[in-house]
Amino acid sequence: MFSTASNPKVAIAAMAAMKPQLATMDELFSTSPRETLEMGEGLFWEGDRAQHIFEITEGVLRIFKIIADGRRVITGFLYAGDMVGLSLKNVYLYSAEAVTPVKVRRLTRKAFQDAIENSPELRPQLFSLMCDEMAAAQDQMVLLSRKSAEERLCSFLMMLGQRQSGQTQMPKTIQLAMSRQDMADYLGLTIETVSRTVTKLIQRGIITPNGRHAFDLTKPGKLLALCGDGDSYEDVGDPAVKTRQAVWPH
Amino acid sequence: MFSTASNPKVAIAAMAAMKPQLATMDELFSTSPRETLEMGEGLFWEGDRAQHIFEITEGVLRIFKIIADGRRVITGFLYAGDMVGLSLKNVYLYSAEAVTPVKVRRLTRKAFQDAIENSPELRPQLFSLMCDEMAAAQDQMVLLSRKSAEERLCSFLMMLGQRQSGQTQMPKTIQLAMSRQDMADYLGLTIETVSRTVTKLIQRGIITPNGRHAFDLTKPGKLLALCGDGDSYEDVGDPAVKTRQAVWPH
DNA sequence: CGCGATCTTGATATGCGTCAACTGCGGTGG
DNA sequence: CCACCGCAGTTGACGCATATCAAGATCGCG
Repeated sequence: MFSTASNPKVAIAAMAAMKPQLATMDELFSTSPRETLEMGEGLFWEGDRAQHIFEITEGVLRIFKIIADGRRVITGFLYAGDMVGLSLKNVYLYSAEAVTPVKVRRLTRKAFQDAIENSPELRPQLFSLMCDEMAAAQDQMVLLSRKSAEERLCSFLMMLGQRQSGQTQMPKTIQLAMSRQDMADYLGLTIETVSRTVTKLIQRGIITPNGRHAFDLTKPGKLLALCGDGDSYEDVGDPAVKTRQAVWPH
Repeated sequence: MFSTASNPKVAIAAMAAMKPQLATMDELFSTSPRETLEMGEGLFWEGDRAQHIFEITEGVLRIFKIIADGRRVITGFLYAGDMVGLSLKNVYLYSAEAVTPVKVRRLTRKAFQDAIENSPELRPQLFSLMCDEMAAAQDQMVLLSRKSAEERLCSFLMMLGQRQSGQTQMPKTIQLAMSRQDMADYLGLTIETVSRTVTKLIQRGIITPNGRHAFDLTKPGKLLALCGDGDSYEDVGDPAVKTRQAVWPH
């Protein structure tokens, strides 16, 4: 249902019809000035009046909640092309901070709403983004619910790898934009457990450190097998791994 | 942004304009026959070709994924008025089964898509539902990431209570439609831990069993305090805490 | 009344959290 | 240019919450 945002047919159809309407989310934000955030700077806070929608054009953002005793739960990382601030509440339901230097463009909620309502091209794209976000949230629930520390970390590295390679094969180097503490808060672990688990993967030769914030993938097949995403025939796992790649091109 | 699904103004405006278009999701499905599912029966499975969208008119559905070693993660429970099957993938990303006897109505994806595209009344309602689902998913991530067994169970009971009372005050009895195993798979615990934690709450007089699948709320205030959702008067942080309460009408 | 399914309770194991010390790197100032 | 400082990350020792394994207990149903 609904064409996906990445489907080029959407844009082509719009051009053919010579519509003056906006055809991509990026165009929608194109009239807004870019704003920059320094590393660690906040974009908005949970509970703030939600007046704007933001499009990230560069960098990495973390969105998180703080609970009772002050602990932080990072519910997601957002990258160039993602939007943040979508909600129908009058306040933001989470906080957003720059992990790296970030560039964003903003639109008022009203302007955004009007554009969406008036553009049959944009609506499916928004729907698509929301569905992807929902699917990611469910995968994260599986991770937090049942995966071991090792499975969590491997899943996370795979996710980063896939993002960096743009859906093609795994890159040979994975860049980590975030700190160990960020990883811990995203994976539902402590910083110590993340550190120990990384060390174990290195000792097993599955990844090799490449500076403090990057790893080389020395055994990508093993990494995938350790994700705990099933279809594994237990210890063996290599042919099964291929199957999954075919079935879930994600 | 966008009126919420529960905002009566939407329907009133539509009537005033005498539009022939569908004004509520329920009307959208009203031409489809009701289908019934027995307790435990499946509606669709993860990986099935996703051909339909379903509206639940009665009963409770669980949606879940099965991972590697056969363990099950329930990512949500759905109730009358909810829709299930929304996605832009060609296959369902999770399975759906009846927890209680369930009645549903179905629409093909195409019919649903067309209706949404043609109805300015329906679109904000769909958007609203998706936003609520996203907010619930994030709350669940917080629960799974950082809450103790007791906090998880109390949060779950509060959620059930709020649903049953229709956003008003807590009801004095909470009905559990699901088994302990379902609760465990939803809360990221084992059935034994759920059972023990329930027993502890009973012994502390916070809840009182009322049959095997219902509890009376003897100390609703205590239950709320044990959710771990902050706003606790704990030891420190009082000014900050008050601020947060004001900001989160939740 | 008895059988199976669901739930509870108990004993033990373990993975991860906690607390604490240490390491190494990068920046800063003398 | 080097010495120092501070922070991010690592490593180690230990404890605890929850999982696991194993009996019972209770409920519903034939």
